[in-house]
Amino acid sequence: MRSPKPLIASFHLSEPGAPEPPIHRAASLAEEVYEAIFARLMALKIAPGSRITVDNLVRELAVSQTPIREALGRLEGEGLVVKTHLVGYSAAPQITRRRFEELYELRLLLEPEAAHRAAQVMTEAALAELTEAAGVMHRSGGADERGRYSRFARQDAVFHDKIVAVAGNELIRETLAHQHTHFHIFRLMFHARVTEEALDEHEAILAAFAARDADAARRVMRTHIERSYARLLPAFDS
Amino acid sequence: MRSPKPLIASFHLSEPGAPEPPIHRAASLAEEVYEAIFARLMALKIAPGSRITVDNLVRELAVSQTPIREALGRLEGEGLVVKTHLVGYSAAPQITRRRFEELYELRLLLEPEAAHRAAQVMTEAALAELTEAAGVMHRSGGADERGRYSRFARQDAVFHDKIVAVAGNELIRETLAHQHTHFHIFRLMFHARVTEEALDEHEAILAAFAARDADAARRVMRTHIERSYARLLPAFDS
DNA sequence: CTACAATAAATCGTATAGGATATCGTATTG
DNA sequence: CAATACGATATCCTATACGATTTATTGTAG
Repeated sequence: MRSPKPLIASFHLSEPGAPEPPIHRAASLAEEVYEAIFARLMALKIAPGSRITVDNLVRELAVSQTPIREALGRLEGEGLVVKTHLVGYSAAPQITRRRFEELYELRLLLEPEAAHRAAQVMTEAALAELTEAAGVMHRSGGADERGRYSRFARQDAVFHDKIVAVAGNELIRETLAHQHTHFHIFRLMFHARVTEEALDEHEAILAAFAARDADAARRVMRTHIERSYARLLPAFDS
Repeated sequence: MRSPKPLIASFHLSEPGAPEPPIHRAASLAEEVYEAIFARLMALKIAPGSRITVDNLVRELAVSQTPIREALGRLEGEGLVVKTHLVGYSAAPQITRRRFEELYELRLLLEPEAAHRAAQVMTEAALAELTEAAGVMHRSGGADERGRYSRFARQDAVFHDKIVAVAGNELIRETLAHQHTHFHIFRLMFHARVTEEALDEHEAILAAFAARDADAARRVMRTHIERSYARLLPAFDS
């Protein structure tokens, strides 16, 4: 990474002759740094467990240490990086098998109920959005393998998120979304090319919503998560 | 608060004549600052929604700005403080009624199942610990009202936490513990003196565990949470 | 007496410098 | 040849100074 392109070209010059409204830069530098590091984590540009030196970030992002430390602290609070005293920051380690099982146990407790509730309050507009999010349209978009999986990962995330959003409990939604960031990194390590089956199951969920069948929605969501678990479990046999 | 007692008396003197092993200070300053602010939040010394100026913390804790910013960032990542650009940090606002309902919905989905599972794997030692945590012994310790409630709040927290710990899912445990910090602040705002009923319900849960009756444990835990919800809900009618 | 504007204070955001510690490489000795 | 000790480098941790922005206060005009 030899691209020292600064986030903001020149920060401290505010010429009175140039009345540029600084409205477009409402976010603080620390926030931009946060997003930059978050993106690198999600794209696996920073491997799980590897060190994160603030000095490198200073050079790469062209900002001083303070906002970087602040952003790193926030990421630590969210569990994405860990800090060892007098050693430094590092990306959170890869998810363990035990943690993986716990995550699916949690999902199994929350998401089927969310689907049940969502089916009861599903509107026509929400259903259309959900169908759009499921991406059943451009299913056979013949891109390369990696690109296809990348798109599926994004679709899968928003699909499940939207269901929980329709169900209405924002707290549960945040909880699952937060866990999903960890899960995403794990899943990216293996190019699990099991998208076809998952897409079928997504359609089954949609069908239950379309029929406003709450019990079926809960049941098929449970099956979907259980199968997802089974599909991903072999990844630990490496 | 005019007590500028420093966290660490003198940080930068390491006399070669005094071979004090610096092992006891394994935690970084930022971590100590984190705990200090966390404690103030929990004790309501910083009211929800009120401003938190780093300058005050610099004076009160006798440390520089950098570790304070780092700790504040971490607290932000955990949702306990919020940051507004060019305005500063402030304690997270009081929980809304909607959020309160969502929290109990989440607890209702997780804790009864945890109790069900816990009853199946309950050991004699764990049951003893749980009974100790429930504090049925010194129930009528005739302290003042506030002191009694403070003790109940702590007991209630560890009681529920231990049950989930026995159940074995560490992720669910962390999720609930995290939410409990928010909940604790809310509950502290009202000196809900409904401890007697809750203690009765705790004993009912214990009885189910003692009988290793998993279905009863789930049922009575559900009842406990539902009643807790009903007890606290009037707080929003202020 | 109220509303608006300008000034002053407070606070955040940023940058830079220096001290302390862990890690890694190298040399020396058993 | 292996193991240990020493030293250099890299990095974190802390402290301080300065600039930019927001907010509060005060004075003046209507």
